[in-house]
Amino acid sequence: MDNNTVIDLPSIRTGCKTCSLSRLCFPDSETGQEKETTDNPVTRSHKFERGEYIFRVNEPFKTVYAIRTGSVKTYSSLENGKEQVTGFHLPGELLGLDSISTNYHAESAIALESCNICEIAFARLESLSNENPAIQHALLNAMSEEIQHDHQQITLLSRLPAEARLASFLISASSHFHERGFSATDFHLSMTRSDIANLLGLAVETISRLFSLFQEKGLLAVERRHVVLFDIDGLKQLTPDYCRHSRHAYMNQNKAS
Amino acid sequence: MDNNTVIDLPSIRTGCKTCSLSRLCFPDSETGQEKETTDNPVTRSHKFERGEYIFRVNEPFKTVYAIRTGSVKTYSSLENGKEQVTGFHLPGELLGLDSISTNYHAESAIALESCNICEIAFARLESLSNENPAIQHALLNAMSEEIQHDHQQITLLSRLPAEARLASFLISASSHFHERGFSATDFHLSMTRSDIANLLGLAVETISRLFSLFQEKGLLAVERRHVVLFDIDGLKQLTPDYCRHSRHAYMNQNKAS
DNA sequence: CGAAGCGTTGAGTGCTTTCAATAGTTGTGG
DNA sequence: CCACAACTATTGAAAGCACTCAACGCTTCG
Repeated sequence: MDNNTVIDLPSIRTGCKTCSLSRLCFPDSETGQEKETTDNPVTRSHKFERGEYIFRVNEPFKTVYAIRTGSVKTYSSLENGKEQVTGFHLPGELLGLDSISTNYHAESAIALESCNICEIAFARLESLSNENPAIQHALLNAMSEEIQHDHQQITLLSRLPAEARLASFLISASSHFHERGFSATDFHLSMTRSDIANLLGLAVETISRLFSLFQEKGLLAVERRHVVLFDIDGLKQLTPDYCRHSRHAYMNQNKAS
Repeated sequence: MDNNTVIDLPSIRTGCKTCSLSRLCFPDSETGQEKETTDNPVTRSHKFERGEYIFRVNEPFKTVYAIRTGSVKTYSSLENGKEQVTGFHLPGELLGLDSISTNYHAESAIALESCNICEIAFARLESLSNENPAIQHALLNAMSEEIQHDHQQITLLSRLPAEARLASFLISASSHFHERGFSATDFHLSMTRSDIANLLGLAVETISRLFSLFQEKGLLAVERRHVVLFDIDGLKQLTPDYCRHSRHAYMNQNKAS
């Protein structure tokens, strides 16, 4: 609708810089950040406001989405009407790849704030992947990262006590923001306590209590969605057996064999 | 080493039938089950005994493995020396795809019993995928399924009480065996109670207690690794808000667009 | 201004864990 | 072939962590 109107260029550059499919929009660049082709024959950018759905569960899967700016929550719906949050997503991430095998979306994606999101027809992406080994590898790479991330989430849910889960979540958020050029110690959470609790497999009240506890310990200051980390090492010490906090630690190793 | 010696043809046929990459070995077949090419220029079959590693964490990732017969446990190692089981794998499944993004194995895979396992060089698989859209789609499909399965595992760990977790595990095992031509109600678990507990995020003792409880309820009979299900519907009623029990419910929808 | 949603804090309950003891099973070496 | 060790599995008792229930302020928005 109202795409290609006012665009926040610096933010977009950050989003495209970390985008798994930057080769699509910047085919000449090795790192995908030199040119500023805001409109592209392959991808179309679209704006979503807070609360708008990018896609819903059970809709036909035809399009892959890449976040350019903003943040997104993905979740699957359970039979009893409740939902299970599977992740929060930041600029550069791809949405919808889990639905390839069924042709229908396995989860819903909803904007947590104003977002610019690129849309790529999956059929087009598949044929482009066939023509271009680098794009194929980038696609496999993105899915591989998602699997690794999910395995870390499984470990978190299976092994860590509540304290370690929230600490791990905050460290992860911190490094994700840092990777995108924002402050690693002072940031705004775009999701509710309820969403965090859902992702971490805890009750809302537990999240509240832990935030208060962390504040008492002097690890951080928090006021509603605004978080300031004072002692990241202290937080890390709360996650003794959970090593890899950054899911993008090995990104962009696209050597084609 | 001792591959291509004595091969259990019926079992192999089952494994290849459900293999995500059956097109590699049976390129002419739509369903991948007519010919019996036991040795193939693309894949090499290899035998692993119980306790042997197919690969270990941090080893260079160069090969994708397809289970032809037997069962495999995958797990990641934590800093404190403990391990997190991420899954049990049966014939037809692919191992190692989560390691594409780092070029090093993110987890270890160990044979739970005697296994015949096919090895495909990933570089070769990538170039074959580029030449053949159907193979590329099969590869994306397999990874998509893995992500969906992981999301179900996350839901299980995040939301379900112990009773529902074990019930869900048994139902899943049952349908997996059934899909491969074995009994859905009478089967042998190749993993220890400890492995099950680890996968489900519970203590070993809890698994034992639940097996005893299920027996008292008349839902099943269990003697060490041998399980006989009497009341699958009864088990399903223990998992009220956890719908999809089969990860292969939508397999083989390989329409290329 | 009132309603709805979000967030915090307290008290009590309960599910699962940990600790502990026992028995069955497997594998190995004398 | 038996004995011993290591692993696997079961069951009981007690403790603890996180949940549910409940009440209350704060913010947002119509």
